[in-house]
Amino acid sequence: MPAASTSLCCPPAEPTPPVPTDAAEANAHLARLAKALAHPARVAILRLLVQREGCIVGDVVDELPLAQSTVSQHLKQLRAAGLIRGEVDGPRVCYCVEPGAVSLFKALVAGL
Amino acid sequence: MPAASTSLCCPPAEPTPPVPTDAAEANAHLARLAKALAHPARVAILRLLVQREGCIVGDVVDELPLAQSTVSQHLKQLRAAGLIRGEVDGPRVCYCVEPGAVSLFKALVAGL
DNA sequence: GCCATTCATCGTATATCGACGATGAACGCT
DNA sequence: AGCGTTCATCGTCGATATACGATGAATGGC
Repeated sequence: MPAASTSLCCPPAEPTPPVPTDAAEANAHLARLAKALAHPARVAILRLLVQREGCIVGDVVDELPLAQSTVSQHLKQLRAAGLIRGEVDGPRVCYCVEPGAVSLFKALVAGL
Repeated sequence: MPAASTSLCCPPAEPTPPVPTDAAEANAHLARLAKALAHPARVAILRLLVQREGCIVGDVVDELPLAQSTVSQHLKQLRAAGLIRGEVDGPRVCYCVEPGAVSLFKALVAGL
């Protein structure tokens, strides 16, 4: 029987939202972050991780109408974009948002 | 000889940024807009159209290192997402940003 | 040690993306 | 009418995305 644990992890993270430099790189960076959120499931995952500021694991799988492997791939893409971070906690893996990357994304979008 | 015209068009547009309703639809909408900006070229195009608040046509082609047909496809995607609008002006087509869609995108991202 | 649980990865199939050249449609001009 | 310009669309190619089931690696509990 799976237990829905809301273990708190990923404590300090990085309070440093690095700013982009030249225009082309800013475009590329914005495009990369936008691509990571170019799928409803990934938007939902990010929102989940923001809400329960603690981290979740397979709770995400229960929340989405997708197979476990599919969710794992979406998590991988979000992690590759730097939007979330996952660290192993026993048999499970704890994911949480990377606040710096999210705020950088917000800043880039606001700067449009 | 092509002339770089900065004709002003797309005047009033819509001052109405409609707000999303339920969560799933908001996610889908955000994903759709993010997908439209999931490529550096499209980000660059949108920025171009924002800068020269007048509209541009093949000036975009000159600005990007892409073939004319490729740029046309990117414009099509941006238009399908509702981020820009194009209206025919004689032999050329005038594109401009859809301010409502852009601000909706900003609001959705800010609400993450 | 052995087994169940949890998650990632692999392999696969289908669909879409991104790029280009070539073609086609619409318009202005002479 | 005919021509050149401007832009969209078509057809094609390789690469990537999305989804799934099946398999594999790591861990905790018996």
